[in-house]
Amino acid sequence: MAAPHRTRQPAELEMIGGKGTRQRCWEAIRARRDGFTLLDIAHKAAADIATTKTYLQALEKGGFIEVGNRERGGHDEKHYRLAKDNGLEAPRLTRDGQPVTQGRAQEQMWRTMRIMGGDFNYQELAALASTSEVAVSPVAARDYLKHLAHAGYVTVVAQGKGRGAGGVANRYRFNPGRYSGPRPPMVQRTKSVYDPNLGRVVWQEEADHDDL
DNA sequence: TTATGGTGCGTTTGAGCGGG
DNA sequence: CCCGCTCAAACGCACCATAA
Repeated sequence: MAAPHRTRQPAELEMIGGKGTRQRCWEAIRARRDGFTLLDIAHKAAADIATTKTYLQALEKGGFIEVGNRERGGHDEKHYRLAKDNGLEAPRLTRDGQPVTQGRAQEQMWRTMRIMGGDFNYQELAALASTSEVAVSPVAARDYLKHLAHAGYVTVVAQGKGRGAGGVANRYRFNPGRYSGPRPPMVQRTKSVYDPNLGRVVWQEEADHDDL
């Protein structure tokens, strides 16, 4: 918005209302599915022109939008229209229009934990969250659980008693009351946990000031 | 000792932005 | 309009601590 961001910023600063730039663009597109231009979307989504253009290119290559008639006159402004409505969530695409697999692991773990209900360790979570398309590694599950436990999304039911040959891993349990939405909480580089559903940082390394 | 869990660091990939 | 650079998040590996 008013911030003259020249490059990428941490998630909590880049997200506006918990929505990324592409999400806002996608919503603007769906609002004007009949016909829209680059500037139209960029203005409505409060996004940078170049960034909007990049996403429109990806959407076009992915077949989500189509180029319609050009603007009358000498302007080179393209008129797009929505070709494939993928729902509320903005399609995550690479620059070539290919679907993005990154981030799916956490999304699947987040969803799996909410469904399973009982207690589990990281290996069980990794196995259950893995699909034929996206495999969730035990390491990823372990790391994700650690941060979710700090943020209070999961509770340690049984501490990892014993290390060694007969070691038992920590057993966690998901707190249903902490389910904030479909978007999985993300672990930021600063070792803090940001919840895109709530649109704010829910845990930081030192201060645990916030409590439901 | 060895094996296993936990924690930290490095690499890879995607997203934003500017220039040609 | 297309290509490249930069930065942050996700993924993965390596090291450390500890119990059998």
